[in-house]
Amino acid sequence: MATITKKEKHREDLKKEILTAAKQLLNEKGYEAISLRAIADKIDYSAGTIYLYFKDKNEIIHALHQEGFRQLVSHFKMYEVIEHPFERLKAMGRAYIQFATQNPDLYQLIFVLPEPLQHVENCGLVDWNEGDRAFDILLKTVSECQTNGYFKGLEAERVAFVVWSTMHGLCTLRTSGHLGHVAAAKASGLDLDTLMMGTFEMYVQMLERLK
Amino acid sequence: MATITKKEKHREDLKKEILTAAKQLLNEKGYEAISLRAIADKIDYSAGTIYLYFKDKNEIIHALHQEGFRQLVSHFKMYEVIEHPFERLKAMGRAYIQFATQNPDLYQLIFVLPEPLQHVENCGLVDWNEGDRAFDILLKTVSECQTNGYFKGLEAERVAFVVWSTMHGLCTLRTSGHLGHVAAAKASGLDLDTLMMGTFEMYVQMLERLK
Amino acid sequence: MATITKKEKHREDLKKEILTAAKQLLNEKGYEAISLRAIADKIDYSAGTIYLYFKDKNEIIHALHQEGFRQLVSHFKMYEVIEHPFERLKAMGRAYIQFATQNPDLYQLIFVLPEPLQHVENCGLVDWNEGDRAFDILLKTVSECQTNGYFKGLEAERVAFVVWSTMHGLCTLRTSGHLGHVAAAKASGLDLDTLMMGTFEMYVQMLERLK
Amino acid sequence: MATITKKEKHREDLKKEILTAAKQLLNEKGYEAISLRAIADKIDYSAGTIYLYFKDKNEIIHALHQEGFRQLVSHFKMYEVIEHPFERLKAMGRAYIQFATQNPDLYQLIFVLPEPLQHVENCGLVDWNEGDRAFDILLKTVSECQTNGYFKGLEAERVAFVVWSTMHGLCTLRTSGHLGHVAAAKASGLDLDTLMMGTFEMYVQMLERLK
DNA sequence: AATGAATGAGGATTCATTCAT
DNA sequence: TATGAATGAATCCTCATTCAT
Repeated sequence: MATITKKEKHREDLKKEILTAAKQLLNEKGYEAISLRAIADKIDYSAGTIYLYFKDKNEIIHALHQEGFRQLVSHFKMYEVIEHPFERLKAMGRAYIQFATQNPDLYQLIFVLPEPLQHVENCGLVDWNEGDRAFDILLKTVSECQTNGYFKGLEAERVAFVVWSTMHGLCTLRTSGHLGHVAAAKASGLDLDTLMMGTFEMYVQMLERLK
Repeated sequence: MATITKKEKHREDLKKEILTAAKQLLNEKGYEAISLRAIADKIDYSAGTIYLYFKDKNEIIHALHQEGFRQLVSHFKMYEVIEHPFERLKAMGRAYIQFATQNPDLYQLIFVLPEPLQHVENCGLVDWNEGDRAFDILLKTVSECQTNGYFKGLEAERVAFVVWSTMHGLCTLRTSGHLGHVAAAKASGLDLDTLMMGTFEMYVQMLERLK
Repeated sequence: MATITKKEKHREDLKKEILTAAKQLLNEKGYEAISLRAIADKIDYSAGTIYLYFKDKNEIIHALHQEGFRQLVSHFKMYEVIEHPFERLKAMGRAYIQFATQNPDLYQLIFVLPEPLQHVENCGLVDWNEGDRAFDILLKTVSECQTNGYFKGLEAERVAFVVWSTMHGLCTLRTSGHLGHVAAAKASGLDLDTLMMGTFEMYVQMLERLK
Repeated sequence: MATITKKEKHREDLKKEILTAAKQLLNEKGYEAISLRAIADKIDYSAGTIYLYFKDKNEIIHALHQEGFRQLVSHFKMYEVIEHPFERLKAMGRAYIQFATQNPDLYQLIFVLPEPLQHVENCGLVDWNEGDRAFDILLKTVSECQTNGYFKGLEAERVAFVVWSTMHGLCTLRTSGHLGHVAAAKASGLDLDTLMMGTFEMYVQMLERLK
């Protein structure tokens, strides 16, 4: 590795500080609240300074994007040790929901909002490795499930897509409030997270039956 | 009674023009791009004029919202005649995907973005009847499927939530570009809509096995 | 007198309606709330129609101005019958306060805001007859007081100016909230109108001593 | 400590420039004419720049408000040294008139318009100490007059209110033009300020008689 | 006589970005 | 490297006024 000079050290530190501030804004007040001025206020630097570390506001969003994926994958990785693939699948499902529920705005940033993704494509960036890896982990798990007799006769990749879709749909309907709206008229009495988890558990049952 | 004067005609026309312009902006540049100025530019009127037809920007968004639901439900209704409930479920699934794919931003407006929903809730508006009705149709279909032996031993409401989640997830991952991103690395060769429909068909198979 | 045709009758009626609406807005929401649109809404005519009856918004304000004075004078006139001039002066003082307190925004329109007065001057209008008459009534009363031994050796006109100033000052400090602000720290416990009337009564004593 | 960098200097300068511009607008065209745009035009800066120096339009008004009081009180203070309380009262009366006449719109801002006062109350600001202090000085002077035999048997606080009301009424009728309007028909020949001062002097006589 | 449609200028405020220092 | 000053375009919204019909 190349040695890192003090300057570069500082450079990295400040970049991190900027991103941390941006993340805080995202978590506390949502995507719209991420403004350069707000970031600058948080880190006690001037707004102009940020441009010394990031070309653009886009670049900051992009960095959050990458970091979000990294977080998600690391959230997953700990479950890779679970031996039984279907158990692993279940655990990862719960982890996915947990991640999306605990970081709704970050989740939205990486999986819902079009701007960050467009920026990636406009600039021909390839940071999606992380995103792809997350899917790979899922795909591998599904495949192993099949070796154990699950999802017989179904194409692994498609099963993975279906599973991802369901989880993604459940999470976004939950956090956007749409699930709540419909549920208000129906499964009254249950709090929303209970409803969501109950729905998830039933989904697991459904998948299990496909043995 | 039923006669509409020229003036009323014009009035309705301009309202429609405004909504059409708003929809175009939505489709072309996304929700954020809907500004009264931009609408005014598109329809070659001054910004103030819009206030003669809509009280608020909110009211415009709300109108799009309502229209979106109306379209969706009318899209569904034609399939209600299908006698066999599972066949009906399949048809409705395809219709849902079609709707979401053909009107991605309208779909986003009604099912993804939180603002319009919040506005509905803040103002105590009740246009969501349409939204709830869509879910009711789904729920009823699921129930009838159960009468025919499908989804044995599973609670209808939760099955409906799962189905909705999967469809919603599939559609939003597709239109936001995230599905495409992952697929690019994988099921290459297939165009995205083919992939999505294939995935959907496999989902149908999965559901069918739960008999 | 010239006969008044139906048309002219209608014309007068509508003018009155417009002014009534304007007055209502003034009373209910203050000077700023007087907008042509709001007036038009109230009288169920279009905004443009108002321009058939008044050249300007200014002209409407001006009419309110005149009417305000007329009201004030008529409020006074009833006390002209009181024989004893000092008693009459007291009664008129109370009436003045009552008028200003009960119609704070109208009072402001005629005695505080500069726009209406400027309009009068800009256009060389002479509607101030009414205003002058109000002062004349006061002046005459002061003169008669002097005949009865009050305000000995003081010039009547100046006494009248002083009395008017005190009444005007008391009323405006009261309705603008400034009296309240200062009183809050001082004569606590008393409600403001009681304080104002008490102050007035003491002022009467002061004047009486000048015999 | 006491050193002020160039930048701070500039900062203070621009703040002053902004306030000066606001004051000019106030003087030339009245309170309503104070708009950020107009200020920006006057100082040859963009509208947004103002927000670097003041949080709000309210804050600008508030600053004018404070400055007005500061001026008024400092205008008073110099007369506190006058030993004889009634002489002091007279001097302060003249000073009050002078202040109100020379800064009519500033006077209006602090003592006539309700908005600035409301803003103070809404925000729980305490700049009114100055305003209260001004009244306290008056009250104290009246009390001391009583010790010297003036205003016998009258409650000091009410006398102070009466005196304030008279001065306030005189000043506002003068600067709003209403005094002039009435005087035009009467004490013709006299210029307005002479009339006003003459009236004031007579008021002093009146008060003196209350010994 | 009356209207409804339309406008243009104006209001406060926010924000990403640039640039001289 | 860092800044603070500044901008200009953008946001929604309101209002007095005009004019063809």
